[in-house]
Parts: sequence; C-alpha cells; structure tokens
Amino acid sequence: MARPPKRLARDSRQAILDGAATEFAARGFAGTSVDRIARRAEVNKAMIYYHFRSKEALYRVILRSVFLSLGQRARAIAASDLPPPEQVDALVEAIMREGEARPHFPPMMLREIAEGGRCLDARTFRAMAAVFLAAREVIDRGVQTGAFVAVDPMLTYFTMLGPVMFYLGTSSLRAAIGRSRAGVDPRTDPATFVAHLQAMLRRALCAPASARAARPLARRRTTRAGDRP
Amino acid sequence: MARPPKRLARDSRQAILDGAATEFAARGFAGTSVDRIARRAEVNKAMIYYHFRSKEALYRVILRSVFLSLGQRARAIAASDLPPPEQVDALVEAIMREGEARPHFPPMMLREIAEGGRCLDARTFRAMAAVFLAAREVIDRGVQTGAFVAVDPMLTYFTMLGPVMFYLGTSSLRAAIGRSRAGVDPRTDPATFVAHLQAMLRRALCAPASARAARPLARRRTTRAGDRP
DNA sequence: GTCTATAAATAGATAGAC
DNA sequence: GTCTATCTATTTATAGAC
Repeated sequence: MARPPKRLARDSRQAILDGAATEFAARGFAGTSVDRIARRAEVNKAMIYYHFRSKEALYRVILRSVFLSLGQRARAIAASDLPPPEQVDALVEAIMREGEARPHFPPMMLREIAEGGRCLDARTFRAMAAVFLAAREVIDRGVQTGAFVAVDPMLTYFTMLGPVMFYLGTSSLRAAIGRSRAGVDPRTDPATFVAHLQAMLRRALCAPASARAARPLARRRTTRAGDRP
Repeated sequence: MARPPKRLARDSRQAILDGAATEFAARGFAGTSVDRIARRAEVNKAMIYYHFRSKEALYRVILRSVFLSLGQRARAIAASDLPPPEQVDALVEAIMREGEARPHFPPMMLREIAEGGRCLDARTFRAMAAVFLAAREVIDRGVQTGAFVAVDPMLTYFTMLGPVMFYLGTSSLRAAIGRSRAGVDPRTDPATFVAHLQAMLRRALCAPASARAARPLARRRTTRAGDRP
C-alpha cells in the first residue's frame, strides 16, 4: 500500500510555482522560457500548460500572490494600536521581511515598476495601492497627533519603501560588486539596514519634543487625486 | 548642390540609439526585438547590425553611457567645495536631473538591478561604484566635520538613492495607477519630491546645533570591504 | 550606407498516447 | 497527471545586391 514513486499533483504544481518564481525574478517574464521553467521545476513542459493556461497566466499568479501578501501585512500594521513611530518601524520591517521570505519579490517588483504596470490587472493594482493606503493612514495619523512634522504622506511613503526595495533588489548586484574588484564591498546584513532606515526615518519624521504640545489642524495639505503638476 | 534626401550616417546611428533606449527601457533587453527597434528608429533592421555588432552590444553602449554620465556628475559634486549638507542636496538633485534628462535611465537601471548585474561589464561596474564612492566621500566628510550625526555612508547612500530611483522608476506606473480607479493618484512633480527628500535627509543627517561643537574622531566605524555579515 | 531575402535557432503552445 | 513529438510563429543574425 506504499505510495507510488510518482509525484503528487500538488507537488508538481508547487514545483512549477517555485521554479517559475526563481526564473522570472532572475530573468524577467520575456527573458524566461517555458523550457527553462520546466527544467528548473523538474517537470515536463506540458505540465505547465496543464496546470496553468499560459506562461502569462503563470506569471500573473505569482505576481499577485506577492503583492496580496504584502498588502495584508501593511493593513494589519495600520490597523494596530501602536503609536505612529512604531508603526513606521513595523512597516519598514514588514517590507524587509516579505522581501527576505520571498526572494523573488524584490526583483519582480522592480521589473514591474520598470514595465510601467503594462501587464498588471486591476486586482494587482489594488493590492499595490493597499500598501500605500496603509502607509498613508499611519503617516496621516502621526502628523495629525503631532508626533510627526508636517510631511506629505505619499512622498514619505516613497522615502520609506524606496530604500528597502533598493536594498533588497540590489542584493545580488551588491554581492557581484563585492566579489569584483570595484574597490567597494556593499554587502551588509538586512537587520543592520532596517535599523539604519528606522533611525533615519525617526529623525526625519518625529517632531522635536518642544513642538509636540500645541498643533492645530493647519498645514495638512497633502497630494490627492486630481493634483496633476 | 543640395544634400540628397538620404539620411546621414550619424543620423541613422543616433536614431537607433534613441529608439533602442526607449524600447529597452519599456520592455527590457529580452522583451525588445531588433525588429521593434528598427521600426521605432525608422531604419532598416540590417542597419542595426551594420552600426552595432549585435543586439547585446547595442544594449551595452546605451547602458554604459547612462552610468558614466551619472558617475561624472557625482564626482563633480563630491569635488566641489560646498558644505556637506548642500552636497547631499546636490547629489539628490543630480540623480533626479539625470533621470529626467534621460527617461530611459531609471527603468534600465531598475532592470539591471533586478538582473543582478549578470550582463554588466567591469567598466559599467566601476561607473556604478563611482556614484557610491562620491556619495561616501560627501557623507564621510559630513560626519567627520560634525555636520552630520554618525551614520554609515553606504546605508545612507541607499537611503538617498533608493527614493529617487523609486520615484523616477515608478513614474509611468504611478501615471497608470492615477488613471485607473484604484482610489489614489500618486502623480506629483519631480521638484516637489526633490524638495521633500532633501528636507527629510537634512533632518535625518544634520546634527543638532547643540552637539555640533566638540566631536572627536571616535565612532567613525563604517562598512568596508571584507565586512561580510 | 541602405535594402531584400533568408538562414538557423528558439519561442510558446498543443495533440494525443499512456 | 504525465510524457513525446511536433506545429507554427518569431527571433537574432547574415549574405549579397545596389
């Protein structure tokens, strides 16, 4: 009654997802052939079309899962009752954790950014927007309560997310530069970088204790829809 | 004696460079076919192989010119006699200007980052490193003179460059999100973002006036080659 | 320098046996 | 669910006329 050596259905599907994520991250959608995915996943090429309609459908499944996961983490942090500075810390850490837990996430996101979202569907758009909305909520609250100086939430969001994405995305590039003879070794561990960014954001965002007392609701102008430059 | 209507040699070469830069930025190296480049540049496909050895050689020429240009700007700023805070402002502005002057630069850089530098030659590596070395010089000087609080130059570099690359790179993505019904319009003009980032970096980097008097050369430990985590 | 035509390799996708 | 074999379109690149 022992199981046949044949792999279970869920196994081959998962192997395809894992292998495809690795390949798409390293070489992009156009740069990855279905043959390569099959080879890496150690499945037959036809299996990919059995489990997924097309190369593009497979790509979309992977991409969406990544953004949905990050969106959930961000929403949970915004809904928590931590004070705004700690929420900012948590957001930075969450993005970093997500990037470490799924190494294919940063390269795929960078590529999608470069692509200008040409291949993203509405659901993935919303998941990306959810991360921003959560961050905006946190920053807005910080400004309103006087914990933060008056900053634009969206621009601040870029300043939080940008460094983490840049750090995560450049991980293999930095390793390559470090191995090469360019005269620099830009390799550091993620925890150090998180601590650095959190400290920078604290100093940049938190209002000096003296100014924290009285703060009316003036100067809360932020960028919104219809604000085109 | 009027010139024949035939295009000059330099024109077709430049047309190829321009068209290829646009296409590579939008679709990546693998996603761009030589046919597309020829169509966009309005030249015959064979002309591309006449002026450049291969698709890859053409790509490399464009990529290298972008990094060399940014590296030069950065070195000039580091060599200037501005005080460190103004030099940081200038670096941020230079990266932004470069990205605006050559719209293909941000997407191409993001893609190369995602690629992990697999296709970069030593010269391009050095050009990328030059930008970092210039920034490190500026930050080191700021810390040494007591203008800045003690920060790690490399991590700080990520915190400067990351937001700008993220902002620039997401320009078309943000436009797409703004046009869509995602409930946000993340479009802002570059000058506003530069001002925001400069202000954030000032608050994050500049030492409070009280602490700016005495600062011995202690605590100048920074990440260097051979520092692997 | 510019073009047409085409070679040679590789891509995504499917039919059909088991 | 899994595999082999193959169809068709597209790709990079070149040969050779003008």
